Amino acid sequence: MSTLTQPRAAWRDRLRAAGLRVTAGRLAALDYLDDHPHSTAAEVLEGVAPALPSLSAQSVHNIVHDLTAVGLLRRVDLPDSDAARYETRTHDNHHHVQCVVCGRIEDVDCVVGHAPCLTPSQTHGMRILEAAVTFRGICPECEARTRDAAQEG
Amino acid sequence: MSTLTQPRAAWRDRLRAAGLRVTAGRLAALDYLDDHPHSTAAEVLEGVAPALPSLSAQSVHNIVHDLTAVGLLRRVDLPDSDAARYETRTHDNHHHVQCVVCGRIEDVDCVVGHAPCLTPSQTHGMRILEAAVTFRGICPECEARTRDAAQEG
DNA sequence: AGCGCTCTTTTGAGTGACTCAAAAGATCAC
DNA sequence: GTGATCTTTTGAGTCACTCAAAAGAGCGCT
Ligand SMILES: [Mn+2]
Ligand SMILES: [Mn+2]
Ligand SMILES: [Zn+2]
Ligand SMILES: [Zn+2]
Repeated sequence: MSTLTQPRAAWRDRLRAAGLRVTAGRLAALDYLDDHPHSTAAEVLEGVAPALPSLSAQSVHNIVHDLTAVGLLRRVDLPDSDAARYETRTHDNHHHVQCVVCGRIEDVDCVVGHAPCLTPSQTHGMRILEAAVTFRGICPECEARTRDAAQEG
Repeated sequence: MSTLTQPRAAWRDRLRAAGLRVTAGRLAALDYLDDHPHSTAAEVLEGVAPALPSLSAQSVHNIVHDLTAVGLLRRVDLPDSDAARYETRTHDNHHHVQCVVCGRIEDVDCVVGHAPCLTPSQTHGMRILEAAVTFRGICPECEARTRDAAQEG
């Protein structure tokens, strides 16, 4: 029932290409994150638990760390988030919108090339490598809920 | 020796205006953060300790939390940072550059109004409130150090 | 297919930022 | 000054994450 953009065979190849061994935990984590982007380590653990009950929390931390190091995963740090999040969509430097009410997170494509994001007004002499942009807002559902609550009040 | 942009009397007024009581801990934290922007709660504690040895870590957390809630402080969450940082420069929605090597943090003014920062390509229906932009790069000092090390190697 | 080196996972313990709650203390309106 | 209320302190606890050593699995090789 899952809609995986990357079949398992592809993950196997990419793991090997990165010099990493193919393990059940790594494949399960990649599958899960491909289907559930922006998940925390704890959510990955919970998500793969039915299929891989023996996988430990420590292993999930090892896995997301190692896969991020070789570029198979990307780590996303959002404000007001206690835990780091991970996704399989890497190397496109896309950004994120987050609803301040319900926490819903969505991707935002970066205007690549002529990037306003990559041209700060003052760089303090720093050579800029990348820009992490997090938009904070209110999603339609939460806005509607807020409106309804206001009308009753 | 400190170069405070806000004299103590001004902080007293702003605390009162916000409905908060004027306490030694709050004034000390505001003074320190005015002089040392982007400090963590632990750094604030260490910084005010000489003048206020009795102030507890818990109090510093209470203080930065409460002052952020009323807008006297702004909380800054940066990637790869274990602790939240705080600053007195609020309500101008400025951004930050961070050196990935030494961690040095500098302010970057936002191009207010015609903000590329505030106009994501896809909003997923969300009403955008603000954009948090963190530029990651290498500062001149770290770049020079890296170059020197490469020449020796 | 089986062996064995090496990498990975598990197990166990620990750190550090932050939170919650109740008691002691300070602020400020009166 | 006095008292109600807000703050700070004290004490304990949570949670993400880290470190390290032992157990286990992957895979190159024969
Ligand atoms: Mn994403
Ligand atoms: Mn700043
Ligand atoms: Zn929402
Ligand atoms: Zn630097």
